[in-house]
Amino acid sequence: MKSDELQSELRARGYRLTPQRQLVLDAVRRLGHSTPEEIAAEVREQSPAVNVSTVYRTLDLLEEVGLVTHTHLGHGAPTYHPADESDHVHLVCTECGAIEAVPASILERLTGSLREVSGFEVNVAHLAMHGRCAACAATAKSKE
Amino acid sequence: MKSDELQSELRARGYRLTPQRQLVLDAVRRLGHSTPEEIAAEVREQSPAVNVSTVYRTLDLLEEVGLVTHTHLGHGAPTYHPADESDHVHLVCTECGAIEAVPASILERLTGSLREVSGFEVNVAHLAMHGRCAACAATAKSKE
DNA sequence: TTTTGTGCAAAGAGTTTGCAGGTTG
DNA sequence: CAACCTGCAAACTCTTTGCACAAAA
Repeated sequence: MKSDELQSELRARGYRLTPQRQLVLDAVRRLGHSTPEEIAAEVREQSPAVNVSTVYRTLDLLEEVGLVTHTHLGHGAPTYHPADESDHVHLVCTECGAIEAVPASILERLTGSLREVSGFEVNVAHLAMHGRCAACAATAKSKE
Repeated sequence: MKSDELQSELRARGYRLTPQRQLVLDAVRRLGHSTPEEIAAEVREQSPAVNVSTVYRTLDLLEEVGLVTHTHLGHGAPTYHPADESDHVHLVCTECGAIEAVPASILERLTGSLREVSGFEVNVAHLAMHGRCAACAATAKSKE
């Protein structure tokens, strides 16, 4: 599950293994959830010359190859994370910005019915649900 | 449901009713689903001097006031629509870009369990689910 | 007539692209 | 050594902001 996996995934599709690609994948795994800028910063700790554009290109590539995924938690930059860590869904509070994670299993029924109704296959890893967290919902209610 | 509604919603919070605000709201209602640029273009049909920044400021305001909502269907600009048209959820195909709408009622069970589990109140109008549409899923399967 | 809103222009985030030179297989 | 990848700088898209003037209440 180190270089070897990356190498084979890349080679299988005619891509090359470069130090930059390895560094980006390692950074995504180390950081868990992170934006392209954060990943670039992390990579530069070890290899200062690596450019942001390489990070962007590499993230696209790693996503295509299936090793990472991204989601949009806020208004700004997207968040990347390892593809195998996608067993949870993010709840983003529009009011206070809090982010909580709930097991992806909570979506099973929904994804099932979407598949039945329209054949659509939801990409759960990409899903972020926006709304009001318990605390902000309570505050809002007490103001009414 | 015309000027009057807008006026009272605005006045109630200390905001003023201006022709620009009326035009933006009308445009959102006329267009159904549209980006800030599209809305600006529509508004300029009737009042060419209106600036994009006014459109942005007005959309924020209308959203705060509860007359419009937005969601992110693609990678680019967000999509705004009238708040009362929010009884559907968007399914966005990552592969071919197709967008389909399914009734929000399909989410009832999910939103219910989220409320129970963590007290989180999902904003259904803001929700877009990404994945593979039936056609693209079929194509992908046949290639394996 | 005070406060709020608008237009304009410039700046700011986030991302993409063209190209020359470097690296991988 | 041929195809591919990277760094750099510039360009691009979308959005925000500062400010002087205009309009609403």
